[in-house]
Amino acid sequence: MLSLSCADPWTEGSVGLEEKVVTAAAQAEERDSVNSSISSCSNLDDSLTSLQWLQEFCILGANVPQHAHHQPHLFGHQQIGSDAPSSPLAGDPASIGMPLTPGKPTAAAYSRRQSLPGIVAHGHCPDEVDYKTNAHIKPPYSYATLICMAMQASKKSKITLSCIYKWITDNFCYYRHADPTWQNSIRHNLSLNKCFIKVPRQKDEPGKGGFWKIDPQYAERLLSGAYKKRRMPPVQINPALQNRLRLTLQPQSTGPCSTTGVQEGLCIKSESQQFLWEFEEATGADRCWDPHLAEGTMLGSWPVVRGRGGKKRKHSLSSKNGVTKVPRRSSSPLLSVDEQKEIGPLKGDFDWDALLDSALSGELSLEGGEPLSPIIKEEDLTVWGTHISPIEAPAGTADIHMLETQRRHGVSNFDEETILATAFLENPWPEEEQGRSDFLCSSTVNLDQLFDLEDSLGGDPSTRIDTLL
DNA sequence: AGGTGTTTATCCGAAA
DNA sequence: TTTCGGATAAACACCT
Repeated sequence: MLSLSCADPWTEGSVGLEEKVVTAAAQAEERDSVNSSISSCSNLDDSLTSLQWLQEFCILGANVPQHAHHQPHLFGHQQIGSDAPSSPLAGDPASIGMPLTPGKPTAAAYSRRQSLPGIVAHGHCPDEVDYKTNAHIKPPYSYATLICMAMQASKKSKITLSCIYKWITDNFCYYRHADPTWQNSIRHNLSLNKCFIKVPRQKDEPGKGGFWKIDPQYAERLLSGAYKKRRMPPVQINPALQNRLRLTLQPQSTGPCSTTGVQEGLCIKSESQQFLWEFEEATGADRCWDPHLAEGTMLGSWPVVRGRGGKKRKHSLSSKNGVTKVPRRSSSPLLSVDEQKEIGPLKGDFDWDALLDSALSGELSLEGGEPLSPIIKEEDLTVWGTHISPIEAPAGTADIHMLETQRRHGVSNFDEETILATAFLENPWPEEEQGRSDFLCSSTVNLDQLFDLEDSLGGDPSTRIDTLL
């Protein structure tokens, strides 16, 4: 989220924007060097520029740069070998006093709203979860999303299956400990999902298997709108906030990108964002994931075996029969020498430049430089039954910005997973924000309803211009 | 042998 | 209630 891209709203509280920008600027130098080094690693044809949208979209996420500062290894600073494929558990808290057989992945368990006991009470959300070190919680991303994330992180036109494995295991501790059957699911997804196409390995190219990339034609299909949407769950917005929203979302100009500085900033990246959202729609990413669901697994226990999955045709290797299966480490052993080389860029880097530019250009504030946060600070917000306290408002403003962006581009159904992925990609491991991200748990709002609300409050529908299609 | 890729089958939850 | 999509499981073939 641009409005928060240069500072951490949780930790900085009322720190002025200028100060935040300075912080971001201080990181720019390091960032630039990182980007250049990573770019130099990418020799392959970059014809799959369609992946660029994913990178660009990433800047949309929430609170970031500070985390990038503290976790520079992720998505950009991590170098080949530095992630210790030979010692994948090094520094991995999950490896200490943790069972190595966490059970089978149960992503769906986290993406099913109905199985979220106690989540609201605790108010945790994925933004609080350090997926890189927390082996307890399965990332709430669909396999397709994970694959795309890996592809995006690689910044290459094509990547190998092992690279996808590597990226996932490097960035999601859960998969380092989980039953390796998730890899089967990855392969299954690649083969089955039409969005992914296989690029055969050249005769002179060593290594196993081929490469994978996103089907370019898929993008065309997206642009034609030939994708399905799912209905989003209802949202409850505090009437007090409605009044605020009416003021906030009130169009100040007829042009989609000619309003406030904040809105301008949002428009800059709108196309790539829209593309990703549409991609998520078409890939069927789990847009119904409820951030609260993660909380159910944050209570300290491994995901409950759902008894899901196909009927066993053969003896199962799972622990259902009481036999624990030592998970295989899916790091370096999966990679050939050349693939190890490919892995480097998989750590990825993100468009901090654009991020910073947005900040420096004053897009992070409303007209007059007034931070948007006070607009909501005084009010309460209830989303999905979760109360959002005023102290959490700063992040809420970020989401309001995002919502506004969505509104401007005619995105009626907000893809929650995309939001989460966005937040993750930008702020993958917000360790320092533990306990302060409650708002994000409740920030996924049904845009249709939100905008309907706006309409009912007098908002100008003419601003709902789809600038992309 | 083990990784890769494809295919089939099934279950489950959410959306329609 | 039906449909759909994601996840899981497994069999099988191919390749290195």
